Amino acid sequence: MYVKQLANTMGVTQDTVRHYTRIKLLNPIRGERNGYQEYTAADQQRLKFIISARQLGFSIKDIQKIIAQSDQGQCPCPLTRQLIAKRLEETEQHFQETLKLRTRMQAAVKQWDKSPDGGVSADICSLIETFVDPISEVKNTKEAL
Amino acid sequence: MYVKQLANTMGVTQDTVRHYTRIKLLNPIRGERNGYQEYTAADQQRLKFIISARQLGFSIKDIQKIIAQSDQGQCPCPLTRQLIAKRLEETEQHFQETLKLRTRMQAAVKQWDKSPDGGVSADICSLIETFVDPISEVKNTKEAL
DNA sequence: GTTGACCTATGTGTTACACATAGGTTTATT
DNA sequence: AATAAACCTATGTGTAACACATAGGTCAAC
Repeated sequence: MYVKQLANTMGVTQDTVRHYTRIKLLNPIRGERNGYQEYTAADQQRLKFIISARQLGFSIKDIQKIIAQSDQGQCPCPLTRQLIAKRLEETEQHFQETLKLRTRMQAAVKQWDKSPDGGVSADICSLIETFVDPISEVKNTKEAL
Repeated sequence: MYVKQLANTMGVTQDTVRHYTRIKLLNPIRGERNGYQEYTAADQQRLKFIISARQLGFSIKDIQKIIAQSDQGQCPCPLTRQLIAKRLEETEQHFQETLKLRTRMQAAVKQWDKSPDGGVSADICSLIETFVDPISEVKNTKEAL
């Protein structure tokens, strides 16, 4: 099985398969005839696993560690539990930050809908320079009381 | 003003200042005496602008375009409005994806809390391999009806 | 002039691939 | 067999926004 077929079968790009191959997550065999990478059923199963793990938020390094343990005959489940706990925390953080950013951007758009374009003043862009974040405003106001 | 002072004053790292300098967003002068970058008040103002824009979700390339227009004597506000609309869309997308990921990860943790570690079977990691996403399950179930 | 503390510039690393390039393989055609 | 067209591959480089590591220069004190 060459890269294209594996990629198509598993619903990923050829670049993804090649990437995993480069970092040794997949271990195809070099065809002697033409130098092409030949993927086995084992590679396919492993790729399936990688895709599942990626969808659960594991990084590629996480996956490498998990596979390494499994390859050494150890049950990687405890490691998996530990890793996902960490990743979940990070995702929670990331989620909160994205939420804040979205709110801030929405506030800017709303604020700017009522503002005219700034002339050619000393500012670079008056919209951006005069924007005040309602959230941090509230916070500062509260703190000032 | 050298890099450290500017960075400290503006609350960013020296690496950030250097990065902006490398990509010509800041344009300090090489001190003849020692080859150090010397930042002016104009650099400081520009850095302030960059920080504000970054907090609003603009990419560095966006900022480069905005500044370029401003430097050419044009009001960049229309461009700014256009750019933030696009970025807001992206952020919305990103937000939804992060939300989904978080939900999926939480579901996994919950599911795994009730599952034992898999033995050393044919699987790589039974936890991951047996995880079923409640969301896509619901979807598939609905579609199957 | 020399030590030590502090500062700087610059090259490389990071994440998870996507893209571009160059060239080999296979099938069809002449 | 030669050649062309279509298709496939490997590999190097690019991406975003910096962080980190290295190597070495500067400054004040002794």
